[in-house]
Amino acid sequence: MNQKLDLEEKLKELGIRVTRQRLEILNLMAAQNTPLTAADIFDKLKKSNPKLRLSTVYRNLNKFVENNLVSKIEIKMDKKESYFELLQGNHHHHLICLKCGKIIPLKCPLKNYENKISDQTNYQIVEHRLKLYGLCPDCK
Amino acid sequence: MNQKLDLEEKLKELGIRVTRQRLEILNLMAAQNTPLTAADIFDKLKKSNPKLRLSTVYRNLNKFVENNLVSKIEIKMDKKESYFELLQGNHHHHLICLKCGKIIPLKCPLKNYENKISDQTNYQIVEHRLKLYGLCPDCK
DNA sequence: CTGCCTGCAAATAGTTTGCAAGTTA
DNA sequence: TAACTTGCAAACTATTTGCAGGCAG
Repeated sequence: MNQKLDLEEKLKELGIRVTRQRLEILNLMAAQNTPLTAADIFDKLKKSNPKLRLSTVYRNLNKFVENNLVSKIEIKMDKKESYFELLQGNHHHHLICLKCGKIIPLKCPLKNYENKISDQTNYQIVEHRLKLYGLCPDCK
Repeated sequence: MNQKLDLEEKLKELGIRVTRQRLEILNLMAAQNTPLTAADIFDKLKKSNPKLRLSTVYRNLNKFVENNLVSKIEIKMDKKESYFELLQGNHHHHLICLKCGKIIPLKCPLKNYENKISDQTNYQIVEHRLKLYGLCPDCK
C-alpha cells in the first residue's frame, strides 16, 4: 500500500512530526474511507496500542484539521459528536441513512449557487455544507 | 400582538400544557426571529423570571421539536451547541457570517435535487440541510 | 385531584487542557 | 538536546435526568 507512504510524506511536507499515533490514525482513516468519530478511531486503534488515549486522538485530529488534511463534519442529526474524514481532493457532501447510519458521498450540486447568493446578499461566501438524510435501500 | 395568542392556541391544539415558561420561550423566539441557543433564551428570560432553569428551557425546546413547533439546527462550524428556530411554515436554509455570527435565511435551491438523488441512489430521502458560511458586508 | 411541569442538584457525553515523562528531528 | 508529542488525570461545555414539590386541566 503506497498510500501509507503518501501520508507519511504529507506529514513531512507540512512540517508535522511523524509519530506512530499519527500514522496509525491516518492509515485507519484511509483504509475505512468513510467519516469516523474520534471514538471510532480510538476503539479500533487501542487494540494494537493499549496505551493510546482518546485525548491523543483528538489532539491529532485537530492538528490534521488545522492543516487541511482532514475535515471535521457533523453527521448525525441528534448526536453532537464530530466526524472526521480524510481530505482527498474532492469536495463532496453526504447522504446518511437515518436507520443504519450508512454514509455515501454525493457530488456537489451547488457550483454556481455560491455566486448567485454572493450577488444577492453581498456576502463573501467561504464555504457551504450540505447533508441529505434518508433511508437506504436496505432500511427503507 | 396576536402572535402570542397564536402560539398559545398552537400549544392547546397539540395537547401541550400552557405554562408561563413555555409561553415566554415561544414568545421570545417569535420576537427575535433568528435561531437562538438554549443559553441565549435562558439568559434573556431569567431577568424577568429568576427561578427559571436552563434545564427547563432544554426540556421545553425538546418538546417543541418533537411536536414540530421548533427545529433544532447546528449553526457554528466549531461549536457544538444547538440552535433552535421557531417553525413558521417556510423551509429554508441559513447563511452565517463567520466573523460576527449574523444569520440570514436563504430559500431552498434543492427542490428537484432530492428526487434526482433518490433516483440515483435508491435511498428514500427524508430531509436535507444546507448551510453557507461567509463574511457579511460589514465584516468582509 | 391527578398527572404533567418545574426547580434544583447531580449526572452524562463529548472534548479539551495541564503537566511530567517520552520521542522526534 | 531542544522542541514537540504523549499518557494520564482532571477540567470543561453542552445537555440530560431523578426526584420532590407546584401548577394546569
